[in-house]
Amino acid sequence: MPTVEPATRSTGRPVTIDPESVARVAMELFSRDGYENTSMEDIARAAGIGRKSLYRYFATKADLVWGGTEPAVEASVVQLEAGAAGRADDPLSALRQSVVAGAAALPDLAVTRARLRLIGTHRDLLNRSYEALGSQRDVTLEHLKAAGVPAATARYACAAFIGATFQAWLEWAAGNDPDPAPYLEAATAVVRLPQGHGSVGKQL
Amino acid sequence: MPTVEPATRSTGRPVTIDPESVARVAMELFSRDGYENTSMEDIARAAGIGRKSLYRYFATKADLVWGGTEPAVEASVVQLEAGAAGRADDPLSALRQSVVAGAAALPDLAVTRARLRLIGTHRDLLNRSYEALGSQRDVTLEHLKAAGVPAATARYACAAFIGATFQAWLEWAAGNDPDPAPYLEAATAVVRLPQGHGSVGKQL
DNA sequence: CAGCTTATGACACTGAGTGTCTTTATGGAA
DNA sequence: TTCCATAAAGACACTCAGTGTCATAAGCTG
Repeated sequence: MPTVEPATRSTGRPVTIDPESVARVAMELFSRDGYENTSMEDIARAAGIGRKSLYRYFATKADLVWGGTEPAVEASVVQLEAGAAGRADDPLSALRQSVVAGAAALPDLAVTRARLRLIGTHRDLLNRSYEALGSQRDVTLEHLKAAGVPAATARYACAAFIGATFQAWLEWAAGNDPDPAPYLEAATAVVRLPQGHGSVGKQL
Repeated sequence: MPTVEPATRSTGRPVTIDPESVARVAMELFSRDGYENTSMEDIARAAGIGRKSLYRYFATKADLVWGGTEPAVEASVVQLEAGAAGRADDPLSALRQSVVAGAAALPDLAVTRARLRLIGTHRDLLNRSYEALGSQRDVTLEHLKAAGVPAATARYACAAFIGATFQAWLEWAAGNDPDPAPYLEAATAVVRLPQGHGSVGKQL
């Protein structure tokens, strides 16, 4: 099985393609010529690789855009784990803070904005949101369940939280405000845990 | 422009294709052979029409599945308008009730369940949710704004509401409980309007 | 019947995504 | 150093979704 363990691998032909730079090339073409006017063939040629090789690193065209959002998820996970030990107000506050802090930890907000603007203006990319937000959904749900929120409530709150957060990101990207924090805070404020929320019991 | 005003149209070749029955045929094929194993060509052939004609009524393969969810949206809109004149607790309660009542007004829950099960188990169909829930999003947002909820809050609450509701529908469909109401009620309960909610002013 | 209008479909094309097989490049064993 | 196992890279061919163009069928109105 390829594409696993980039660490302990000393045999076989070495990797020559850098996915990051390929994605960067693709984003440039998308910006210059438009998303739909740029074919996978165009991208492969511009990146100096074969079309099939391109598909080996990016299973779909949308992944060239959405792939760059992984750091945001990872950043929020880091923030979540860091804050998990510390004060645990209530599960949603922790999530809210981790999303905001994760956004602040992103290396280049300009790139993030460009990416989200592209997403926000293309049917295909918007539609990928359900799938693309999967890992964010996973960690969010995990956190809520770990905090003792009943499973069903956790799933609904998770879905609501992800939906509102994505909306916030899109709105921030569409405008020109430098800081996404106010958007994320306002958006996540619409989610609540009804009745027995909090880290009280482990009612499944 | 075709496909408008199905009413006052007395000239030209009459319609012979019934989109409803075509969609029904498609759903049967999807159930029997699987969504990805059924091509648009297969559907056209089974429906006794040309492939291009099929595309005239269903722009995408996913529309053959998602198209059937329109009645649910329309039903909830009817409920919303009916209740709008009556008691207006708060904007979210009205939405909650309209969704539940809309579900109860659906003619055939078994078909709805089959459809949602198909959606819930296919990447492609799940991804279409963003686009497919657009009209539901529109009416929801409209209601909130009409109720005087600040626009930004309304958009976030709307996104959260739609996300939670969709999750509820998927979970109901995956199980065997006859009534979706409890799912919808529990899901929509996680959304709230922070601070100055309610039909007090018309702050834009 | 003539002509207008609209539904249907035949044909051809682009491009996404996939499977198979070949080639290339490296580290390690003989 | 030579050969071999291993894995990256790409060439090739294919399926199918979705689109555009154009021809034809079938009603209605005059």
